[in-house]
Amino acid sequence: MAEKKLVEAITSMSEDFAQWYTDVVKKAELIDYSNVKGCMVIKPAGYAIWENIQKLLDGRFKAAGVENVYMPMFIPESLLQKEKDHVEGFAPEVAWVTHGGLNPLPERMCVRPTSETLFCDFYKGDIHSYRDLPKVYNQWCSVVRWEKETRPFLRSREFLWQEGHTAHATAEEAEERTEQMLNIYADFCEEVLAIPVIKGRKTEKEKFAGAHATYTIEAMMHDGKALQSGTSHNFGDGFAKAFGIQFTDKDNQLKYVHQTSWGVSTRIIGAIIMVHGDDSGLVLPPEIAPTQVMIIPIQQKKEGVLKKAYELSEKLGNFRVKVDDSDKSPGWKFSEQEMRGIPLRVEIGPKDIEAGKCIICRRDTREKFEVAFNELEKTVEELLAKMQKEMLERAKKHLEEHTYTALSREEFENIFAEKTGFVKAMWCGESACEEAIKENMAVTSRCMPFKQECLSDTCVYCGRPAKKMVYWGKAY
RNA sequence: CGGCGUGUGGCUCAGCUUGGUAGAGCGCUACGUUCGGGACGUAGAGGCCGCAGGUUCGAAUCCUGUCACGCCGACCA
Repeated sequence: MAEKKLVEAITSMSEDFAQWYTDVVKKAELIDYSNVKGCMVIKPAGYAIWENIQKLLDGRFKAAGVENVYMPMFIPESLLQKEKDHVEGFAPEVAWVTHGGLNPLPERMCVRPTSETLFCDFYKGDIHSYRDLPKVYNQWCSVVRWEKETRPFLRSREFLWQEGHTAHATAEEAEERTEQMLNIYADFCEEVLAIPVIKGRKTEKEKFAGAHATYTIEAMMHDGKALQSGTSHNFGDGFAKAFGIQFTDKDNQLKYVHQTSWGVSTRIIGAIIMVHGDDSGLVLPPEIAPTQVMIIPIQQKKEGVLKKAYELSEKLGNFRVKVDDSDKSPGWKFSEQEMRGIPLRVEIGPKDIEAGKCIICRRDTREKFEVAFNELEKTVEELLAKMQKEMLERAKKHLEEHTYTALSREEFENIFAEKTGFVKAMWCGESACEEAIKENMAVTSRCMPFKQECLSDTCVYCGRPAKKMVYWGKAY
């Protein structure tokens, strides 16, 4: 009875991907819009995902020697201006506080768009000797960037993130930390979020304001567009020189520290949606899903049904499990569970109780299984693991199938004219050439992958000698 | 910040062209029947039509301004 559907459906991906995204975000009840443009209310279903990201990522940080701290949210203007490239990069998008109560402030302060300057100011006073190093600090907080156009999770004016800021005695150690954190992000994406990523270095044009080098993980969304999903920067001693962060080394010489910073934001929730979602809504990888199993009783008012549902819920105590005992119809609950992306559904009704079994349905493939009660725990465990694995495999396949190689300018332009995805191509290393590509083709360099391949000797666009193989694409 | 579009009960929208005192479906509340893919009946509650000016005897409707949201572009995590 498809025509009997009375509830507003989710727009199909193929019809309008942007609208599909917005529909899913709303239907899965991840967020609501607020009264402040670009600032969203993150609802329980959305925040629970973020909490799991925090928990799992923070665990990996701690294992890598990271300590958490908290910095102020205000940055005096004079402090923000200490590093030239940095202030130029961020000045256009900071929000300013000009009054304290009724009185104008002697110096206006911005709401942190990122906290490099605060950490630097702090490190300046806190680091004196090589014995004080390294500093490997991180904070979970929100930052504000006054974006012109906003979209839930992908670009909001206030967003949640973590920002790690480290200080080291040597350039080598800073470089090592920059790579280490990028690898943590990449592993986290693949193992927990089932999102395969391309690891690489940003070009001069695309790197972070004030950084010596920016490393990135780039993920491909279902529509073939790229989403920068995590970054790690090596600052060299640039900030240290701007802020005067010096220490006395073992050789009794005064030296500047070498710094890094790295971050992942709630934007990554947008990636989860756009990599795994389908026309029925969200599909959450089991590892990150706040609820992994939803038990839906059928004819729940019949004697014993709810009791059995709770009993199964208890049996599945090792998983994140819930019983939907609301008085909606089962069909409603099925749709609801699908829109919210809950990995497994257990159906339990009078017929099942009589037969000593229940039905399990997988969210991603919609496969249904009849499972005896005594097999339930084992089957759920297997299915969750299988689903996690297959979601990554599917995403990998999608990434591979939408990654192309271009050897000539004609080929390069034709691919982007006809398809969306990543294109691997050689590049001369000139920013002017990169800008021309962006100007003419609306395509940006995503990264210079660590895994370099030599596809040819000349730049795909200008024909000059090639220096690097680059992933190109359209980005969010 | 530029282009396009949209603001009407909680949601989706109709009404606006041609001004006459606000509608539908869903949702919500109560009761009953239902329950294996968004169930049904009966009864009910709920709206100064985004906001501010203006035109008019009279404005959801016409005019001006403004704000918000969405999409596309430029910029960015």
